[in-house]
Amino acid sequence: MESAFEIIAEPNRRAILSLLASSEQSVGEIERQLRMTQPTVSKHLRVLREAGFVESTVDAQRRLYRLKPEPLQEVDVWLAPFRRFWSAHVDALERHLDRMDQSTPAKRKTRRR
Amino acid sequence: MESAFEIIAEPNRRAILSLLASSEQSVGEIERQLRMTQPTVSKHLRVLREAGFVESTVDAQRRLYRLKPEPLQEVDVWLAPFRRFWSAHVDALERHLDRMDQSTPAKRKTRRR
DNA sequence: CTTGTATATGCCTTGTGCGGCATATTAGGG
DNA sequence: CCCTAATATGCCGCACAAGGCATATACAAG
Repeated sequence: MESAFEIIAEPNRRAILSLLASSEQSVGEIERQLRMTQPTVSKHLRVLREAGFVESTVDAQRRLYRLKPEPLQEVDVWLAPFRRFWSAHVDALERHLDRMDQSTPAKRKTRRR
Repeated sequence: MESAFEIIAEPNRRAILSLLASSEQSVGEIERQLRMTQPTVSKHLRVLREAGFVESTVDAQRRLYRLKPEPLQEVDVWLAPFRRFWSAHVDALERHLDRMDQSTPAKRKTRRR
């Protein structure tokens, strides 16, 4: 499980990352907001930390986790060559995203019919 | 294996997508360039097709595969919120990418041409 | 030192993705 | 028709990630 792509393949990990995108969080806060068990959160955070997606600092008994950008940038870099390609097919995406509309785990999109 | 993220977690599939980014290819061409066995290529193409990453047209006994943009755009959309975040940490990426230097998905680093 | 809170880790089970290999299918040519 | 090229599919075994649950560690406070 070394590559950044494998790391973000896991939905719960993506949810954690999205959470941290707004601000740093403790394990317990993540646990509550995403309704995962504590060991599960800790394990995912370990994976994320070892892959360089997050770092933590100690605050008494808590650990505060925050994002580190590099691995996600790496994904972004890989994605770059494809962008020029899909400039042609613009409109198709919105239909596509509408159609699935289950996109991000912890995020409810306002779905208009 | 429904999400776009799981699909691109597989290195061989990323390699195939990168190949197709330049131009459409037949199964045999992919097989040769990426040095994978034919069933492996076909299976990955099946996964990619069912997930909407590629489409194929028939050319005699060949199938020509080409990219479809939507699923990758979906990844791009998920990535968007993080971009504003990493504008702060610019320089760190290059050091990071240097350090791993396994960039291109092809298995062999020996560049035969 | 004991207790309580926050987090990490270890073990076990289950599910599933991936490759290898053999074989089926489809299409064209002689 | 039969043969061959190109691609797809089925079956099998293996590796491994993910969650559940129990427990260990860390730190604070009384």
